[in-house]
Order: sequence, then structure tokens, then C-alpha cells
Amino acid sequence: MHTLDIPERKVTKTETNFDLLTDKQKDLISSYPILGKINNPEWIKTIQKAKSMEVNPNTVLFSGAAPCNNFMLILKGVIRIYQTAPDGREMTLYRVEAGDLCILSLNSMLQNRIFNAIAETETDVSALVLTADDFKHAMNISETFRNYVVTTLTERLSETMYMIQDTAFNHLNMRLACMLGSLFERNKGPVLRITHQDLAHELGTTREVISRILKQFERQNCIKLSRGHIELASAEGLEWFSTNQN
Amino acid sequence: MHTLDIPERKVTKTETNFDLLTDKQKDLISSYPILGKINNPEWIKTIQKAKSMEVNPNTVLFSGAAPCNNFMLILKGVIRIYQTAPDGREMTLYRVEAGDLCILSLNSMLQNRIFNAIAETETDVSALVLTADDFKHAMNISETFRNYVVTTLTERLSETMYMIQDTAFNHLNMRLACMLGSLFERNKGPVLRITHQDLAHELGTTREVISRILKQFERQNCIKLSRGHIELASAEGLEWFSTNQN
DNA sequence: CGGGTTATGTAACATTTGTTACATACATGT
DNA sequence: ACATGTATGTAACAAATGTTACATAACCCG
Repeated sequence: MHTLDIPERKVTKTETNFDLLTDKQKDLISSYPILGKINNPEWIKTIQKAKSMEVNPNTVLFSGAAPCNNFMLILKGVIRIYQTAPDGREMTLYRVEAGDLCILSLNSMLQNRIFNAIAETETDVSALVLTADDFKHAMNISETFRNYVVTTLTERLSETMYMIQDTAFNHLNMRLACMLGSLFERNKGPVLRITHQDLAHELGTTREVISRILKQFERQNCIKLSRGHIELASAEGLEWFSTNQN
Repeated sequence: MHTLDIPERKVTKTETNFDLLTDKQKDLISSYPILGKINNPEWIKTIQKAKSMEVNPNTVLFSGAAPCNNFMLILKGVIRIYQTAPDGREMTLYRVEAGDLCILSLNSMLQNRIFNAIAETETDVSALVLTADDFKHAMNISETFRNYVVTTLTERLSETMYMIQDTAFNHLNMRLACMLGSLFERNKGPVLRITHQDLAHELGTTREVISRILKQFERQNCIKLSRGHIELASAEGLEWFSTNQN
């Protein structure tokens, strides 16, 4: 199959000569194993042109109001993408971390269409920023990059559709149990550091509702509640709530 | 900018010699103005290899159970993509029509991951079917095709995210009013042919709930109800319901 | 015309979620 | 210890949505 990416296939990761690489390239390799392997000189030139960006936590990168005409490759940190309601409720759509592409920006880049969501850093974030033209150029010259973009888009789409099903068909106690389940899984240790309000903002509901359901879980000895913390008491019990509708 | 698609840029639509084109190419041109213009010989060869497919209405093209390893270019007809709940409720995610790509199949093609939704024809559908390899080949050789795929994915993603906001934050009467609004807009004439059950399946709720809200709209003289039909009585009234959370 | 099928109407009720309005508890800095 | 801010607890209520259980009406076909 004909492609312009042929060179990169001849090089395996172990053959890469790190001494010849710039810092940007090294950062890319450590955060994006797949993209880091691209050896195409045009691609490397594009990466060299990219601007490095460092952002503090709790900074709004873009929202519906201010469209974004750059493409970001996240090297470090976490960005939360969420929507808001007039009454103050919020709902997390997804997070972008190192190794993820910020595909939201594709909207404004490709069609100058604003997208009604907010992207806000949760931690210190460092990223490489490509201009719209450089992004398009990269798409043309590297099959690997193309695949990465399309795969990321496709994954995000299927996660988002799953989310619709979840919000439309599942009750909050089930959704909350699932969320706690995956938070505990990722968490080292059985004690989670999160507030009820934070959970409410994840699921698009209010603090009082979350408190009520958490109390229900505690009465069933699934968890133990304390200020700012939730401790797992019975993974099986929580599992039951996340599979059974009540 | 370097690309393998250079030839197509030299040809405008009016220069196309229709006599030299095969039926498949003509179908493509009429359904996909953008893709139809691609003049790249490799692309044309790929289209020639594609199988034509004709499907009857109400046929399930694929579901979570049976992944799909082909890529479809829809030439005619409408496909509805929806999700189901154990209790029999359904919810339409979106529709694919002539000129749209069936990006759902990308999931199974690119990552062999099943996606929990059902694609069902609503009308007679004709489509061109590419194998996974031919799809990948087409992505490599045509910038136009690539852009079309990425743009379609991006659009779908932003529509889907809007849908999450809608289901999570808006009440059913508002959502139904909006849905009726856009149905009336697309409809020729003020009389819509649709059942309450159909509307319930669009929005992910039950027939009784839809009937109740429609009756409310009728009492406000926004619409007139009769078996199988809904007549628009006051677009302004309906507009009011679709903007105010009442 | 009659009988079966499909669509709608509707009331009463159950459940889930959201809202209001506080009370209480914990944490932090001085 | 005290003041202040933040987090949680909770009850009572309101609203939205889902469920049950029929009744009635329109349509279709033989």
C-alpha cells in the first residue's frame, strides 16, 4: 500500500538515537509512544515549529465563547471538558490527558463552528501547539498521525454515545455506583479524595442528590463517608448497585 | 503542500466528462458532490472495486452483536442509529442519509471494538461498500476523502455532545417541542405524519409521557392531534415551549 | 358491516430527581 | 480557643417522569 510514511516503519523504538533528538521530540516520545516513533523529516520539522505551552491549573483553555484555532498535543496534565446548565449544574463529558489529542479544537479548526463546552485544566498542563495549517500538513504527510487522529475521534464518539445511553436510561444511584467503582479502581488505596459537589459535577446533578445516594450506599455498608473522603468498604456491594437498577 | 491528491484540483465540476464515468461514479457524484469530484485514478479504481448494496426498509444492518467490517457510502435512503434499553425504550442517536458516511462502522473496523447501538434502514437504501483495506487505502491516497471522514466524525461528535447536554439538562416538554419544531421545518406542509410511539422512540421515553405532553401543547393551541398526524397550529406557541423551561 | 389491529386518551399512582432551608461538623489560620 | 469558610446531613416538599390499567377511537380488511 502506497504511503508517504514509509521511513518510519524501518525504525523500531530501540533503534532511536536519543542524542540526536530535541527536547520536544523526547517529550513526544514519552507521552505518545505511537507518535514519537514517527521518523518522517517533514513531521519532525513540524514538531520543531510547534510552540510549547505551559498552563496553570483551573485555567479555561477555551469555551463556546472563544473558539480555538490551534491543535494541542498534551504532554503532561489533565484537562476536563464539561458542559454547564443555566442553573449552575455541570456535567463532565471527558478528560484529555497526556497521550490524548484535544479533538474538540477540530471543530473550530475545520469548520469554524463553535462548540458549546468548556475545557479547563485540572492540573499543571504542558502541551505542544500546532497551527491549523501545520495540523493539516501533518495529516497529509503521516499515515501514523492520521490514524491516531481518526482512532481518537472514533473512540471518543463511541464513549460519548455510551454516555447518552447511560444518562437517558440509567438511574442516578447506578450511575454514581459505576463512577465510584471506576474511581476506586484507578485510585491507589481504598480512600478516595473527592467531595460530593465534585461528584455532582461529574454526573450533571446537584450536591444534595449525591449526598442522599451516598448515604444510601453507606447504610448498605458499601462505603464510609467522611469530610472530603470516601472509603471503600465493600467492592461487591458497590458492584451490586452498579449492575442492578436499585 | 505535498499531497497525492494534486490531480483532482485541476479539474472543476463542469469539466468532468460524464460519458467516461461508470454508473458507480455517477451515483457518487450525485450523492456526494465533494467525493464525486475526486479524480485520482487510484480512488476511481477503489470505487470500481466497491460492491453495490441494496437493502429493504426495516432491515438491521448491524448491532452490538454483529460487528461490521465494511465501510459504507450511502447513495440513497435513510438509516437510523439508535440504542435500546432493557425495558423496551429506545432512543435515536442520529440518522445517516445520502452523502453521509456511516462512521459507526469505523469502530469495529479500526479497533475491532463492538459498539452498542443498532443501525436499521428506514427506507430502501442503496450504498457502496468498501472493505476495511480499501477504506484504509482510500484514506492514504485522497486528501479530500480524508477531510471528509474527519469532518464527518467531528460533526457527529459535536452533535452527540450537544445531545448529552440536551438529555441531561432539558425537560421533556422542551425537548419534544424542539423535535416537533425541526420536524415541521423539514416537513412540506403543516401536517406531520408520525405516531406518539415514534416520538417516544426518538427521545428515549414512553408513549404515555409523549401523549401527555402533546395534549398539553394542544390545549395551548400549538398543535392539533389526530390519529397518526400532528398539525401545526401555532409555530410561535411551539417556539415558546422549545425555549422556555416550563 | 363486523372484527381485529393499532393509535390515542386519561386518571391514578409510584418513583426518581430536584429544591429549599437549615443544622451540624470539620478544617484552617490566628 | 475562636472565627471563618467549606463540606456534609437531612427533612419536607415540589416537580418531572415512569407505570398501570383501562377506555375509546380510527383504520384496515375481508
